[in-house]
Amino acid sequence: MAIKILLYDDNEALRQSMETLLSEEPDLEFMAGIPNAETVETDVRQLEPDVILMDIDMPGVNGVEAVRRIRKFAGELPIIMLTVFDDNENIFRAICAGASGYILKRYASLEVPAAVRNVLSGGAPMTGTVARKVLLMIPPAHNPDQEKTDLSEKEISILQLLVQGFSYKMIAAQLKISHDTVRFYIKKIYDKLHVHSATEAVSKAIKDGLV
Amino acid sequence: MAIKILLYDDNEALRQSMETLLSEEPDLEFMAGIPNAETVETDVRQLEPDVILMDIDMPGVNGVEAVRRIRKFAGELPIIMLTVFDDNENIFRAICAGASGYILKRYASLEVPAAVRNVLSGGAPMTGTVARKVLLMIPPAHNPDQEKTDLSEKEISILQLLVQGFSYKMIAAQLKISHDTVRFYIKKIYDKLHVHSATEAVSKAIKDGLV
DNA sequence: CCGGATACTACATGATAATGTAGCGGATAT
DNA sequence: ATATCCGCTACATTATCATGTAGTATCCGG
Repeated sequence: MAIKILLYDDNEALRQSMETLLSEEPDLEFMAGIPNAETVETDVRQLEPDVILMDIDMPGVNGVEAVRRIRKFAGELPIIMLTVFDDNENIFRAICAGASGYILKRYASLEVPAAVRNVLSGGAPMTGTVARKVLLMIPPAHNPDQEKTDLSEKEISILQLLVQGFSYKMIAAQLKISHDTVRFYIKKIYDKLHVHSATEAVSKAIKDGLV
Repeated sequence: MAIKILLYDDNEALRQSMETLLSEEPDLEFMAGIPNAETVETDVRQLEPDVILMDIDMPGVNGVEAVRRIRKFAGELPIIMLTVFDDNENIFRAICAGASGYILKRYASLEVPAAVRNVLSGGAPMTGTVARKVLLMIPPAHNPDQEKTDLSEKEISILQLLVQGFSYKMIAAQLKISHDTVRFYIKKIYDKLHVHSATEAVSKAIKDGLV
């Protein structure tokens, strides 16, 4: 049974060329090309595609928002972005919304058929330059830390509560230890983290991934 | 001129099979297969490969560490990880270290030649399942927030200082405003963020990407 | 059995934070 | 022009925090 593909794009010419492209692949079936994502929920529920190709720049509901809506009721349905935008901002938003792949239109005819098959086998098809940018999105925050601030188990649990905004009193009640013991541990935490206030400790804890 | 490829892998059989594989590609040249990364700096400087294929599990210096070392003097040199590990931990570390691609060994014979060409054209070749995991690494923090906690410019600058562990006094001095004005703004920030302490505010600010 | 390391509790003190109320000047609008 | 809002300042009160010093109990190895 052929792979059923649903396309969202406001460009008439592109919809037609994608239909032509996909009709040449015997294992792929072009279901429909829809020019806007206003009714994306009902579209998808009725048509039940195997893969969705999604443009970003569309009037009304844009492609990223459409992905977000689909993800609310179809968490696993593969959605491949198909767009001219290759800036970090759009790539990042699309991925955060839940896109499963990202192909640039100028490589569409070359890459889309393979991308559709790839995404169904558990992959995440991306045009080369996009993939490169995605890799660069990974480390920016997590790169410069030194990792080895070893806090004891108890210290970490206290730090976690602190991060959640608990006062010393509340922490003491929660952990069933004395108010002063909380102070004692927090002092040790400050020493190990080289900070002198709760806000600094929380900041460091989150940024260094200690919680 | 053929693309010169340098391989690091402690497995003799794999080195040979990669040599065989690459020798069948006229545009690719297998330079050498090195069983450990102890001398990676001098190796790379002397051999000047166009692309490096890097195993992770090697005695002595592991592949991730080797990538880190190479990145110190060759920031752009393409390095493709070639490993059996497909766990998030290894993938994440490799990417943070500066890997340009990530191929699983069981798909090596299929994917390596294309991956080499791809990486040189600015791509980031990854085995499908790896790419999928990379996408999932992107959103975890930035996903669930609603983005619309609109703080004024001044409120944000105060919040930033608060995150850095500044006291009210220090913020007042830094921004050249009154101590009480700082209080005034922080109160407003608390209202908008629905919190009642500095630690909560800092936590929310970082997690919601307000700073 | 002792000295010491650990884990926890206790008390004290000065500083800082949290929250409320209120006054003032400038900008806006009606 | 006057009422109102906004940015900023001010003062007051109570709670909470940061830090230091010190005491108790338990466990461990010598």
